[in-house]
Amino acid sequence: MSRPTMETVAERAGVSRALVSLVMNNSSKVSEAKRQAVLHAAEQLGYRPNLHARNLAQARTKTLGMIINDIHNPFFAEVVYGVEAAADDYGFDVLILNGGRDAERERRAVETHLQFQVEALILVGPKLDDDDIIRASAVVPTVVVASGRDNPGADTITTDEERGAALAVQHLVELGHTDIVHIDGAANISSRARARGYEKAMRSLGLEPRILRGGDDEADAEAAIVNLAETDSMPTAIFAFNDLVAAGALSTLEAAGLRVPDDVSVVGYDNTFIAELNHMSLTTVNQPRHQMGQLAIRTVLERIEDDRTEPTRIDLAPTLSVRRSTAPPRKA
Amino acid sequence: MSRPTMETVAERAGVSRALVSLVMNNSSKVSEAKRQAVLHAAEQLGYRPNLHARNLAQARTKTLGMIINDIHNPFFAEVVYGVEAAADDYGFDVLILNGGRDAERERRAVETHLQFQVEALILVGPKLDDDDIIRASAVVPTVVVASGRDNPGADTITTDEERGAALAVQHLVELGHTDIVHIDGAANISSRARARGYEKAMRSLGLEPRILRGGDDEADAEAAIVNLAETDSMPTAIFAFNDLVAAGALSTLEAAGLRVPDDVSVVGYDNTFIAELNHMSLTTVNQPRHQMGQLAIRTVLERIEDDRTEPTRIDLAPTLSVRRSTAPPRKA
DNA sequence: CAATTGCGTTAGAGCGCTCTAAATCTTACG
DNA sequence: CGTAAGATTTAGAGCGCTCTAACGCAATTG
Repeated sequence: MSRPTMETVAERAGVSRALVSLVMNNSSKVSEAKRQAVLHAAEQLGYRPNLHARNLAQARTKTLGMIINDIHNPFFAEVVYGVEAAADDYGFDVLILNGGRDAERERRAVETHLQFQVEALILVGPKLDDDDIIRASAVVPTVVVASGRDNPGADTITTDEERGAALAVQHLVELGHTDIVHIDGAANISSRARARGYEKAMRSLGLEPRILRGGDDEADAEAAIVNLAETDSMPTAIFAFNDLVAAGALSTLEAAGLRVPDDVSVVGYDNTFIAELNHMSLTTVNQPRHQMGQLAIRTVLERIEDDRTEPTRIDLAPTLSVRRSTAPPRKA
Repeated sequence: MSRPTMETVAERAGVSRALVSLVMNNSSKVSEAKRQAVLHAAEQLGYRPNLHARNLAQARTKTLGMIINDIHNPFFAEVVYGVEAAADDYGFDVLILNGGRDAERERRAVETHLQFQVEALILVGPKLDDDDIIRASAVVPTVVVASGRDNPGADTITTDEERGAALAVQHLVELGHTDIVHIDGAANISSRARARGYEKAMRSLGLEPRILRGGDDEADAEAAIVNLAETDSMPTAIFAFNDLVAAGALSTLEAAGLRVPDDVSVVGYDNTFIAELNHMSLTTVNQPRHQMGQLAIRTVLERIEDDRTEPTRIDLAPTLSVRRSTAPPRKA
């Protein structure tokens, strides 16, 4: 009743277990006749190699462990596709564990992956702190994707978020805007870099930056906008921390009777699915997520092969996706 | 340089390997002194049990294999959370593999999971055909989530999609609509059930159904709406196959100068993230995704424990989430 | 024709762990 | 103080696979 093993297949095919192993790893030094016999026996028995046994016997597992900050977030999904595509090329399996936006869960996920003897760890937008990352990368090569900060010990694949923010500002200025407000990401990891990029870009163009506290989702935008509408002055353009905040801005602005982009232009960040929706059509800063995923794999695997020890950092260039939420300011 | 094993820990702690094993599985029959000694040694060495070795030695792996149709789709993410929560309760690890909307990839994912000796397979919205599912469930208990059809050999957790469609119709009729068009999901698996539910509900209320061919995303809505606007007559309400199609309808309607919900009401299906966005605020049919995930685990694990052989099917009740895309029809 | 070569095949050890059965150590009791 | 019962601990086999070294055999060579 239990599953057939190599032994079973070997018997059936009238060969030794070792020979079956060779066939399963399609070694070139097996006669065609025996190969067929083995394959046939395996087929008949519904034989399936036991990965645990293999991984135990071999030094390596050809398996990678990936932890995603939150499967809910489609931003990460694209990275996953990149990772999978590249891992496929190298013949690695990728095990995915969900961090669930919780550092503690991520920590357990790391543990699980390590127990599975993964050959590398790919952390996508991790919540883990430096110590956790140091600890992990002491055990296994680790690469952090989409988290701008420096990750001691680990490789880092990210985009230049300061530059991304600058792109947004530049675009708005080119359209003729001069009064541009930034709603920031509050405590979010990426918030600082984006805000700094915005500020530098504004100043370098001789404009006065205005930063409002936002957050990382829709609701967080509301307070900021209401504040602009009621106590402060409404700018002609808003650069939001991310697409969600931008989406929140959109609806709050409309509720206040302002039209986008006629009265106010809005720019998001991340080029998520939301921005693409026709109904939203959000101009936003795009990160090459797929490529980031691919690079993560290449970087970390190359690290294994060449046993490089120094961590690498790759900063990719963000781009701007212009849609219909931005337009020249209304002529005064 | 290689990782410490039980042997290493045993030596360090001055006990036998078997004792270390007992401690690791926190057996009650270990003296406190030795337990501390072992724990301490393990800590010092950074010992981590090798899951492959354990899984090989034990009959079972305490691991579940989940395959998600598409990580992009936030609909599935919620199911994942339900699955994980329940699996956690039972002390199972869940390995996630991404199907990538491709039957072939899913087939390979099944293979990988089987090689990992998972104790059960959870297929979330699978693309696999009946034969694949039969084959898989012959090897390991399998549960299919969120795919309404009957899955021979496997347990099925789904919602009553006919009823979901009926809820949408009912809501619109209660608002006073009588001219309600359905844009269907074309080849999508769920399309038939939803269309049938719509049709039955309409007829039972004495209304004439009108079904247009749609698809499963935004772009697919456009042709249907344009058709309504140009050649056919525009209804007062539209029930779309899913939220994405509804989103497409929203923007195409607006482009045609029609206002939602003033001129036309729109209902979606799935209660995804999109529907929730303030700017969309889509009335939609909700499926208890989290609960579906939990039930999937319970069902399949209970199947393992009690070695039930007959597959079960659970049909949960959908609910309606009313938002701002629906309103009474404009008085003629 | 004996010796060499090389290909195809196999025996057997070992990967790190669990588990059963047996060994050892305590404790308690007559 | 001897011994049985109980509590701890350990030896050792075995999980299914890979891998090294060695084997048998046919083809090649001097």
